Amino acid sequence: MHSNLSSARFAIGSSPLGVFAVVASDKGVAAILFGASRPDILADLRRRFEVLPQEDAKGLATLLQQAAAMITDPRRSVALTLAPRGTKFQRQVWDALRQIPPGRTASYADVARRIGSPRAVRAVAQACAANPIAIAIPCHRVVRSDGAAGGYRWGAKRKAMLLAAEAAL
DNA sequence: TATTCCTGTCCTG
DNA sequence: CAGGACAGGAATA
Repeated sequence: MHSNLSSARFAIGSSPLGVFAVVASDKGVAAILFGASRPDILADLRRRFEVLPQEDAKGLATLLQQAAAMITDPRRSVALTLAPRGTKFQRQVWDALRQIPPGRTASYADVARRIGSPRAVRAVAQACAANPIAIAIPCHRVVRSDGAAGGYRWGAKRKAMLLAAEAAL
């Protein structure tokens, strides 16, 4: 991961799932990240981007609000232009994830089949873990074939909360 | 139940 | 460059 556009900006907000950041370039949303605290998020941004994006709370206020709305109610999907950086394989996986509607789940094996690599189940899990845009690329909707929730980059607790919120109709 | 193999990417030595 | 780890899972014994 090495998104590195000089135009990248970020803003930090809070949600029921904790502090989060949105990062956007002129090409769209580059990242939505959770963290334990503001410093924790800044450290994550430094790790992910060669050049730390500039903070722009005012310019990204609308986007921040949209992201917060999606986190609060994942069933409400906001149309955002996404610009995640990743390998071809990773983008294939992420595109497949975006086809899983709110309230539904798919197994890692389902996703592997969908992208035409039915045996790449483990690689799919790895690509999910590398997803830089939480919520908007719904990696939390990918669960294990045996019914277990599977892991989550930002903690099993957040995954469980998201799935519970989406299941409640 | 435990082993083995599969897959793509990243990290470490 | 080699080997291990990883948010998994099917096949095999």
